Amino acid sequence: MQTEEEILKIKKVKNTAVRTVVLRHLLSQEKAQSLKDIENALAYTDRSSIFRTLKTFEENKVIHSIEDGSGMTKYAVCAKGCNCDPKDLHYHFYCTNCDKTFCLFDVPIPKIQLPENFKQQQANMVVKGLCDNCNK
Amino acid sequence: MQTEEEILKIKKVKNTAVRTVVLRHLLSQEKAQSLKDIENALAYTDRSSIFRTLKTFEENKVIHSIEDGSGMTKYAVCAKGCNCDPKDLHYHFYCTNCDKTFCLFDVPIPKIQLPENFKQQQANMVVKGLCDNCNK
DNA sequence: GATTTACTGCAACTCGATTGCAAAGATTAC
DNA sequence: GTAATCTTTGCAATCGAGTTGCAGTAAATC
Ligand SMILES: [Mn+2]
Ligand SMILES: [Mn+2]
Ligand SMILES: [Zn+2]
Ligand SMILES: [Zn+2]
Repeated sequence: MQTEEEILKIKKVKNTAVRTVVLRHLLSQEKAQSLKDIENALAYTDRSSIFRTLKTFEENKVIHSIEDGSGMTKYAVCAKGCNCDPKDLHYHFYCTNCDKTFCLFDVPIPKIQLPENFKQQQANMVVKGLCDNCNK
Repeated sequence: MQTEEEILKIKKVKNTAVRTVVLRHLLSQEKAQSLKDIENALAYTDRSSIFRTLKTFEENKVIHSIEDGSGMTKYAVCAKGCNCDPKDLHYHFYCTNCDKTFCLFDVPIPKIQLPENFKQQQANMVVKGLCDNCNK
């Protein structure tokens, strides 16, 4: 596992106090985090600073965002070497019981045969159901 | 193509003036519609009535909703025989240029191999890029 | 050290979604 | 048919995630 400093250096994002603590929080979580999640976890960091940090991270491929339909965009740290282009994309799983959203890094997304002349740039693939912990 | 009345009868949803006009509008569009889209198209129908109509339609599988990441949930009429279970799902395509969202009824979603003990109930699969009209 | 640029915190604001409530309409019970 | 009951509708108010303006602070550059 890389440190926050290493990741930011590789992605050419200047290291600041807020950025370090936001990235550290994201790295420490097994599930994708919403702005609200991060705000709650970092009691003394302002929401808009976290918001702008997330935008910066996303623009620089430090993290990727997930629209899981919960009403809040979730964020997760990109895998090492990820460029967020179609070949790097992966499914996400949203548990309808416990509200956790996971990156399914191990399940590849197949190449999707689009209609004539459509061009894929990105994708947001969310499977919804029960996670292992809730499916009992 | 079935009429609004036929669809509502099949799906056991009582026919009302608002429901007929909302469903008619959805049927007339090639792209998925947001609440705002519908509100704009139906100048004399109240937003909250449309909103509740969409909820009723979705509960009764008259329509399905799409979270395309545009910030507004989109709605499209279900295909004949659709039960909105995993086998009936299809990809959606969101054009990042013209903001249109399409149902890709003809492209099947493969069965996704989830981690041990995860259970799929639903899915929201959005491919983003340029539609045929914008990819020139 | 002065100047310029980037980051942060606070408050205000936007806008899609949602709800409470009372009036209007439809259905059912007498 | 009329009264009682349930459903739908319209309006206004509210919620909450996301976003922005601005001024103060910190960092980088000259
Ligand atoms: Mn992910
Ligand atoms: Mn669809
Ligand atoms: Zn769960
Ligand atoms: Zn387009």
